[in-house]
Amino acid sequence: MDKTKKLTIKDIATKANVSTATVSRYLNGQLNQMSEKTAAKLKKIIKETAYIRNSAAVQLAKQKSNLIAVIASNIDEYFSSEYFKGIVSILSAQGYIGVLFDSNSDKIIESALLESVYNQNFAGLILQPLSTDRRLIEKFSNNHIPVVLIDRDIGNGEISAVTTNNFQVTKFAMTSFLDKGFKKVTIITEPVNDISTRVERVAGARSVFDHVQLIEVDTDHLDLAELSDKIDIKNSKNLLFVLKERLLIQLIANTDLLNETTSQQRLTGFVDTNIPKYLAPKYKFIQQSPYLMGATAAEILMAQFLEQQTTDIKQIVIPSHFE
Amino acid sequence: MDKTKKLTIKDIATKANVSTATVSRYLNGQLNQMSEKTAAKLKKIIKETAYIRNSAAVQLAKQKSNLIAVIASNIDEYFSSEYFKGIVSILSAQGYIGVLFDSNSDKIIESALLESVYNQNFAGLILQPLSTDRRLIEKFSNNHIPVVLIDRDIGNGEISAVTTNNFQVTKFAMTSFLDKGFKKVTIITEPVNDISTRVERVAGARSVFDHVQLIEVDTDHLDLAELSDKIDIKNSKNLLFVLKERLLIQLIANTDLLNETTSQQRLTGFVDTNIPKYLAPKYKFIQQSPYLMGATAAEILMAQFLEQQTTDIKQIVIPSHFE
DNA sequence: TTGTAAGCGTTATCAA
DNA sequence: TTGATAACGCTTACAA
Repeated sequence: MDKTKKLTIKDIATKANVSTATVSRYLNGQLNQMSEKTAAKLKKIIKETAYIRNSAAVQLAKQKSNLIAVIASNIDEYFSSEYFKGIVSILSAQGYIGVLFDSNSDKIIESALLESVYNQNFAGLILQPLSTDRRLIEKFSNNHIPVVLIDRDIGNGEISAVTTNNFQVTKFAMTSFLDKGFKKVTIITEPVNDISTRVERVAGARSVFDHVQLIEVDTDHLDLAELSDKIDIKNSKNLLFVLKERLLIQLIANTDLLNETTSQQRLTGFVDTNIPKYLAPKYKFIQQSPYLMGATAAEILMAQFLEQQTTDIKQIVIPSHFE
Repeated sequence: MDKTKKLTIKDIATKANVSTATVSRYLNGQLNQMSEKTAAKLKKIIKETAYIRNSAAVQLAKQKSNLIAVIASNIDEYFSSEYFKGIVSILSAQGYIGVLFDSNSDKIIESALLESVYNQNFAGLILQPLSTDRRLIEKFSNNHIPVVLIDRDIGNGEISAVTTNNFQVTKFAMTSFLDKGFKKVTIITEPVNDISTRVERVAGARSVFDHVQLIEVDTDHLDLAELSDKIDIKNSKNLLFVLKERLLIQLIANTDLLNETTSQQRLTGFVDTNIPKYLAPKYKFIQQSPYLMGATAAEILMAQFLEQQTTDIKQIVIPSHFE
């Protein structure tokens, strides 16, 4: 039971009285290139001995790896695990395996990860970017390693990307509130910096409301008292628009907005789970489709493998819904 | 800029006018085995050419992979991403990379993943088990691939495992409620089956309360009305003990327990995030330490690599806290 | 301090 | 339908 020596293709060949070439052919499914008898014999022996190939040797000989790196900006977000699931669902069907890395919302870590991933000879990269610096990413493209961005874009359309319709869906949601009589919107978000999702959402709100207040906070060190001071909470025509689910939940839990006598919704935002719906069943939020975004990104990546060329850039938008 | 040919160690050797062995030594940090001059020259050339080694070839030559598989029972749980972070923090410091897989709460998927991971020649496995079937896992041990279980144990102490003190912490928490006058506890959980964490938590409650009611539900299809019917909600001496955070949040959001006139806490459970604390700041919950559990599991795995032997089994308990 | 060369386990070309 | 064998890119005795 406890074989101390690892079996190789040579051992199998010997046992079966064939050459290693034949075993290799069997392993690669070229069954039409051998007699049924040989195939049956190999099948039996391989099963009995529980032989498994050495994937490093396969990679070396075939000159290709089956590892795809996925770098999330922060895996604490439910959004990340969900799109990762989508990615894996596509990759594994094609024999590739997805490896998840976490930038932990830190550009320095992101750089280090990109560097390290690059050095590890991954076959491809799916990146939810933090930095807008394209230089590190170009290193991949220059070496014919396909890259697909997810969630956020960084500019010039030179890299394939799967994003959502941040501007439009925000505009749509904001318009519905404008129609209900709201006069002003207060956006609560982590620092916008130049992160495309946030920039577009703010722009979406500005395209509807003349009066937009922007409050940037740190989710992990949220000072609710300080925040309340900044918000014109008395004004029932002031909508609160929260760009991050975790922040939204904190606000739902800590304000009286839900229990107001006026039954009108005064709080909305982008959500990834159904927790906000548990807390406020009648409210409408902007719901994204991370799983689908992940699957789409993986499909684009797979396509780039087939087409040899890294030159076929695709920009796909997976719509979010206000409901 | 766009090298069409991949550089090899040979190219570097040629450029530097040394042998491939010397380049290899440089790459492996054996700087004391060469002149400073040679080292400097190589450093320069490698930097200029942006050479990277072929990791498949390294693995083949060194006869070891640097990939560790991590199989989570369900990556939707915040618990998983947190312990995965802990694992990665230890692994990457040692040059290993962690690969996350998701059983998606499905034993069939888990089997398939174990099989597939086994076939991919991973160097080690960290598993949050769903099934208690040890046969698939023994395949790894028999091939000298170290395995460490996390969160849940499956029995006979033959496999290293990092768990938490489910029984004790539950007993401690239940006792504090007993002392406050509660007479009965209703446990709400996903089906207990033979999942060790759940079994131990139920046992912990039974060790304190004579009257224990067990309600098994499906988080994704929770019928609140049906659930309410089963609970003796009128009885203010009936404690609700929820074993899963997502369930707990749903209950907090959908019952009036929080807003009762009696200011006594009647609801508690196991939590992984601080969301429940947002919702009920004065309540005490049982808080686990997934990050630490992950890091510990990874450390045990690393230790097993060094000790050659897979025989040194460790069982570590990372305590949870009621606070 | 450096070089030579024999592996590592597979694949794939060419010949039989 | 099969087999021999040269790659694949790197590591590591062993020699020098």
